[in-house]
Amino acid sequence: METPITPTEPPHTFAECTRVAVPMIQVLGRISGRWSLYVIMALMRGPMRFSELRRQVHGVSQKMLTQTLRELEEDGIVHRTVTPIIPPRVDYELTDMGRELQAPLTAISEWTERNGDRVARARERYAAAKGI
Amino acid sequence: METPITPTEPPHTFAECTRVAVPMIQVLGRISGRWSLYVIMALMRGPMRFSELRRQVHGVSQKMLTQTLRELEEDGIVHRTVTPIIPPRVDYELTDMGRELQAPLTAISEWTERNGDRVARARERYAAAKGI
DNA sequence: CAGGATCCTGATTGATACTG
DNA sequence: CAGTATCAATCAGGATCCTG
Repeated sequence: METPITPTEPPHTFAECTRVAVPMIQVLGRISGRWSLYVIMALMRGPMRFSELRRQVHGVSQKMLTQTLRELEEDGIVHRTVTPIIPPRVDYELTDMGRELQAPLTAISEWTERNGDRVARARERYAAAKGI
Repeated sequence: METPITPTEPPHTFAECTRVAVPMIQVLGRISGRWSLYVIMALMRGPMRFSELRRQVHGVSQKMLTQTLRELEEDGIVHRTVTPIIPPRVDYELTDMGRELQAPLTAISEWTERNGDRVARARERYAAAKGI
């Protein structure tokens, strides 16, 4: 019998191909928080201070940036360095693990590049069909 | 000058590596909707009827399953076939584009497999440090 | 069987003000 | 500068009832 797919009770198979989908869900959840991916992408350019990060990631509120960074730090994707001077200085950088995200993110990016047009056309068709 | 990263105004670079991040965000947004990934994973096993899908994806409400399927259909990831009989029969299956998601999802899955433990340990450390 | 329409609630997010 | 704290608004998700 096939393992049912559930978000609450861990192990289940991922097609006929891979396993580990629950942590995967959690990872995706983190990655795709409203701002996480943007922060990660910004940090892939190199280490950055809070204020610089805030300038890079347009539209993020200081509250959400802080929160996002805390979550990424909690997961060991981002490293936070506090220099206790006045005024305070805090630097952020990706950890090794964080940098390793580049491969999977690139894979998604490639899928997007290959299929972006098709998605757009699918949406148009859908909208048109709905209009009829 | 570097292109700033923004969720509302499209083009910006993805590290020194790839481009196209805005559709990527949208894709991730879709993929990581609470249920989307589970539905996709279920459908990677093969075509399925609504009721079967609902059994496979534990805990999903009928409303959310419907909504998720509509979104995936709108993006051209899932194909919907209605057989107008009584009682109605509706089949769902991945499109080619949907099946191609396997590669990127596998990449994330692999990252998770390599780093799941590290994430767990990072969280423990973070919790411990916060406790002090 | 498949899904539309409502109502309702808790979680997310944003704006604002304050601080070491 | 880099936050924390608070309040208000928005929204996604679930429960329930209904129908071709």
